[in-house]
Amino acid sequence: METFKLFHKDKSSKARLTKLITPHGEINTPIFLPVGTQATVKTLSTQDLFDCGIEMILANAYHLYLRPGEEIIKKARGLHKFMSWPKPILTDSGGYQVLSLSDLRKVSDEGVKFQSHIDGTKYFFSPEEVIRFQKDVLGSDVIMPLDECVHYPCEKDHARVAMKRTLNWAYRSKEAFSSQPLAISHKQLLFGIVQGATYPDLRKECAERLVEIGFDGYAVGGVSVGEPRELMYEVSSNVAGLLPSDRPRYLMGVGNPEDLIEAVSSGYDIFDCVIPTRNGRNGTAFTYSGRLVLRNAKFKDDFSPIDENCGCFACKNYTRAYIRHLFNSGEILGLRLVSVHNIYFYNNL
RNA sequence: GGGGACGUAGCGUAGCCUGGUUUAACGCGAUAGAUUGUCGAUCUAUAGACCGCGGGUUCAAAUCCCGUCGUCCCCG
Repeated sequence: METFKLFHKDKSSKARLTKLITPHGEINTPIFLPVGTQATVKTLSTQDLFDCGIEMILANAYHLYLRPGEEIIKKARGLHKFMSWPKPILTDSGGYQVLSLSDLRKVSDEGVKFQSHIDGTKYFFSPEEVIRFQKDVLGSDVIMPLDECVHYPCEKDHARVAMKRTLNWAYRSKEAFSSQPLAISHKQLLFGIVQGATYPDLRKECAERLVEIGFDGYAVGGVSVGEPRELMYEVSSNVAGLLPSDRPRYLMGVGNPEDLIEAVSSGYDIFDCVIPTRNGRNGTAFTYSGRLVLRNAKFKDDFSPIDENCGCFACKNYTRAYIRHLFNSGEILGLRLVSVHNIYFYNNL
């Protein structure tokens, strides 16, 4: 069964329009996935997401493995039912947490030994276990294998080891994915993740080997981890050129509105990023004429909406002055309204 | 009528006893930035007090002394 259709290519850039078919429906790309790490896009309900036009979200296997854990999600009959989200879900493996929670873990070729950031309990993640959890327990539409993501800057030797390990894990993930029975009638998708830090030869080797193994889509990880913006553009643009055009391309963890435009022009189709929701909770709104830090005093008596031309729930009903007041008072509605606006903006973009 | 405590940025306090590295410190608040596979988090800056007021002692006073105003408490 074909899970991907490329139906239009831009003439002046590498941008394209595609369709991805998942167990919970088709999505059109380019697409932005709001981040719902712990089975919730923070502050937003399923209905809020529908109202923003969201077709797919991201959740995180590592976080959900720790809490609420396998048993509860199984009883709920999968992540979609548990969180009442009927559309596609992509789950991240926890590879990024290997990086972001690095003082609690030890990485080896076998997998990752780590302590829960919640209660200190010791766990071991193997690539196989991570696939099983996403495929059979969560019932993810798009599954990401365990990978090893490194910080910038990173010595080449270290970057090479992490890349080789990511490849090894990718191979084992594919094996595990293919040998286990399908949990859902439609085909769940498994993506490969290109690592290799900022080294073109490492990135190239990783991409080529992943393509040999064969995945339903290809992600580029290990970007926006502290490197200068221009370098991120260079790396991601180069890697996009190494990936097959008949598969979706996913740039993980990116980014700002400008980053997305740049990446779409380079041929990427799928994105996720905490920026719209995180900044939403911190009072920063995105508009086509720039960012607004709604906490700023200049908005205290500005009774216009965040963006006059925006059709989101927040802009249709509330003013900048009111939202500033909410932030100023620590009221939770503010977090939600700006999150709604930013998600709507990103989806529109 | 008698006795006592306290007045230091918008708010809450430290420093006073034992005067001098104090350009008066800290927390909250304010103002402005950061935030890229999550963060109701955190970080970074900036502004803001001539130490209630007046006088005195001293080379030197937020600090010691006198007076005064204000706030609070206790006794009658």
